Amino acid sequence: MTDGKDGDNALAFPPVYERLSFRIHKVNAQLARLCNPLFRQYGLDLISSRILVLMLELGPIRAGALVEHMVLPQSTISHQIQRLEKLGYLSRDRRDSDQRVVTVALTPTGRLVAEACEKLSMDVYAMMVSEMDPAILALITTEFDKMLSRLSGTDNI
Amino acid sequence: MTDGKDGDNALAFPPVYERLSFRIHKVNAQLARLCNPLFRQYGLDLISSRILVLMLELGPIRAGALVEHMVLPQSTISHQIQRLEKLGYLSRDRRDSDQRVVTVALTPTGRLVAEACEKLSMDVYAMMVSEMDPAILALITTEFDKMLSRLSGTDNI
DNA sequence: CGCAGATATATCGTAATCAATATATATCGC
DNA sequence: GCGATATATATTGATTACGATATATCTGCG
Repeated sequence: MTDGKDGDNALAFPPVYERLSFRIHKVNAQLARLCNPLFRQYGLDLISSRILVLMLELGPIRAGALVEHMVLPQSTISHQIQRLEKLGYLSRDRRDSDQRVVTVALTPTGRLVAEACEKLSMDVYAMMVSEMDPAILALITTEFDKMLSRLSGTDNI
Repeated sequence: MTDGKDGDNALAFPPVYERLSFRIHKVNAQLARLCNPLFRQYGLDLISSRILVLMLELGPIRAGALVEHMVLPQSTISHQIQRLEKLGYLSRDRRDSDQRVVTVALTPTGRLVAEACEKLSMDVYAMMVSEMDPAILALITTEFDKMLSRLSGTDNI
């Protein structure tokens, strides 16, 4: 108890560096370390590239929907949209039926960039999940959905 | 079919929002959304609290070792250390045997804060992995180690 | 209709992040 | 021992993230 070494461990959970939450952080951070240099040629990073690729697959989308998909603060998404617009990768439109709502859509250039990012990210993803049993990958993916809903279900602890 | 490069398995991987890498991002972001408000009372967030808790469990540690553990840029860790020192949570010492090396250690206050953060994070962790079969949790944890080493093994693609 | 509250996004101020570079110290080759 | 290179951390400048708040629009209720 006096030192942080192995000692008596009355804790129900393993130390941080062994917890899944910490490993999630590490894998995510390593993904950013690998991907950010790849995307920088387009003025992007891992996060902004994901927004583009998401739009490539989901089509025109409300700004608020992007907030939900990305699980990032609304102000952060608003800034991301501004930057991507400034880069010429997407366009903003106020919805006629509700002037509060902003819908963003890829520009032709944005689509090209998104496709390039998609390819790059798939290379990294392939490296990540290569050698992994597809059944296990599916299992993990399912479990992550459950984790996310458990964490999101109650907005407090 | 439209391009010969990928041939018939052009969509060998699912769309971003279904990929494990994206779900990792979402769970991590949701963890930050939940934890940041909890740690703010100590002037911390999810990342800085993890550094403290890590030090609680690993004891005094080199700055460079923190970089490896956290998988964050060296300059980011350097700044984190500065901030945590300014908050009075840790102290810096140049190692006698090698004056380049900085070793950081928790102060008594830092230890208390780290213990408080440990408790808070465990509550969130419990919510995250509750209802998950321990065997599955162990399996996923193992797979994450493998993923990390695959992503770290080669420094480029 | 008109106003209170709700909703969607934008902006603001502060602080953190990142990549690049600088500084300081150590180690190796000769 | 001495210069060249390597290693460990700090600093710098620009960008980005975050939380709080503001703005604009809509909805419901009297």
